[in-house]
Amino acid sequence: MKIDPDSTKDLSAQIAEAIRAEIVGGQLIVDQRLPSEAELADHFEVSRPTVREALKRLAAQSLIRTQRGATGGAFVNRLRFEDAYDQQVTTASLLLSMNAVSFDVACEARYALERACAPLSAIRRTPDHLATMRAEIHRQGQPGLTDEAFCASDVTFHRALVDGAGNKVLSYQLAGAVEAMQPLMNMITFTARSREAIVDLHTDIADALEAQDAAKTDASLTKLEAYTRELAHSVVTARAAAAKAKEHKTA
Amino acid sequence: MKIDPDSTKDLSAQIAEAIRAEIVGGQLIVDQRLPSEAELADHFEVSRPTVREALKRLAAQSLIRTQRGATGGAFVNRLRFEDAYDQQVTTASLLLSMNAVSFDVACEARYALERACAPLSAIRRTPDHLATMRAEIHRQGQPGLTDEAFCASDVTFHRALVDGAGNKVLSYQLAGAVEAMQPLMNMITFTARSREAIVDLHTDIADALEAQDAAKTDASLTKLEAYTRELAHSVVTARAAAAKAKEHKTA
DNA sequence: GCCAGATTAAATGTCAGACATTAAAATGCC
DNA sequence: GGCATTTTAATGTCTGACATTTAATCTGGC
Repeated sequence: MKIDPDSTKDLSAQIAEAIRAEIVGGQLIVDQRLPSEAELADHFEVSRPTVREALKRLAAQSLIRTQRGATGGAFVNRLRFEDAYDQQVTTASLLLSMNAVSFDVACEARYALERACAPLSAIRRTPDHLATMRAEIHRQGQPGLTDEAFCASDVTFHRALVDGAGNKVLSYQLAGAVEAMQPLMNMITFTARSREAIVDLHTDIADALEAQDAAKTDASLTKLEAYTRELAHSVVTARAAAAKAKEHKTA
Repeated sequence: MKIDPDSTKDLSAQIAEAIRAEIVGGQLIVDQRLPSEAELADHFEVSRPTVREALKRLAAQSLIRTQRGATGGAFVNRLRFEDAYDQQVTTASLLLSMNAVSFDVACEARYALERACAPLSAIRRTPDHLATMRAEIHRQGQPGLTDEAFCASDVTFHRALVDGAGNKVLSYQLAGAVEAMQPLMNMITFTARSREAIVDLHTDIADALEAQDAAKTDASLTKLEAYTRELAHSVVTARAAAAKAKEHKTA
């Protein structure tokens, strides 16, 4: 394993980078055991705490896992789709919330990606996927549902659409786009009428997928996107109006 | 900040999770300074090395940055699109290489996502994007280019297509899909004839985008996908044949 | 000979205290 | 007032020790 020259960065960051390169480059393969912390400390000529900090960095990225006990140690971790999902959702959510990404931009990206899944999903969706979508549509029609529950159901519905494409890579890629939108969607207050409209559009999508009609699925998704953006826009203008009224009152 | 009950997990993992929740939940905002390591150690009733391990976990995810000196400390980091790109590329690459994702599945996902960008890119691509694409097409036509260089140019070309959509969220999402494919693409040996065919298809795509013709862009991408998969398939069958011949020889 | 329980060994997890290094702020001199 | 110096508060690193976990080994009894 390579050593580190004198750099400005932390030793632990350099060591983590060196080990990461070995994993990404394929020199260290899945389930292979790394040298013990003491051996690594010896090799890199640093103390054990420094090595530990490096290993924790790698553990945070799910690149390694550690096991205690006699045959324990740090092992190269097989990165699983589920673990990657979680990281993606967190990262995407933070990107949206920290970078002032507008609702329109996020919404456009989300529906563009979903439309990418539509043709495949129209071909491959199983009865299970359709059943999930129908169940969520039914839930969305129930009165007394909170806005948060409505949005959560919406996410489940769209996840079923995406998973229907039967491509794990696509599902992984879209997990972030769909779920990261949820906090933004939660800002919308769904009236009874708007819920009804969304349920109708969802029904259109489910029908189109059931009929394996890719073009109709695409069209319905486009309609849903337009309606979602319209709703968000009305929320923004309503708030602006309220703020202006308040300002007028105090002035 | 909340405390941790007696759990089976590492203290450093629990502390990292607690702080992460505060950041994701918005209690800690961008550029806000966390308490010093000593204060955190005091608060969580652990030692400073344990706190440091927790902070390194967060640093590995670009959630915080640290600064030395009198006014130093750990600060909530604004997650930048560029940082997120890198993480995404690494994660996506590892997912593909560690989970035996087939070329076909990865390829299908990649082109489905690119087609999602096509309509937007047809509208919004700037002269800069077109110039980049033309330049890469020219490079790809040069003789004496290594397969790796050809693939790298291919990535740049497709990145320009994606960026042409003018949606940062889309660009971020697709960085992983496009770049993670590169190692798989590198396994293909591009003959002079296949390079010529790809250059022609790339030219079709650039022409369609220049003409702002979304349908033609989509069609060209579909052709390119089919051709890419055909190439990969021939590599696989050629290898299988070679292996069989060798086996026959030794037997 | 074989099995159950006790022991051992090797690894990670945690702690305490110290020193090194950095960079900003306070201080003092002119 | 401006510049050099000192102070200070923070992270970065080291040493050494102890705690805990877990599998392998040893031991004793049947």
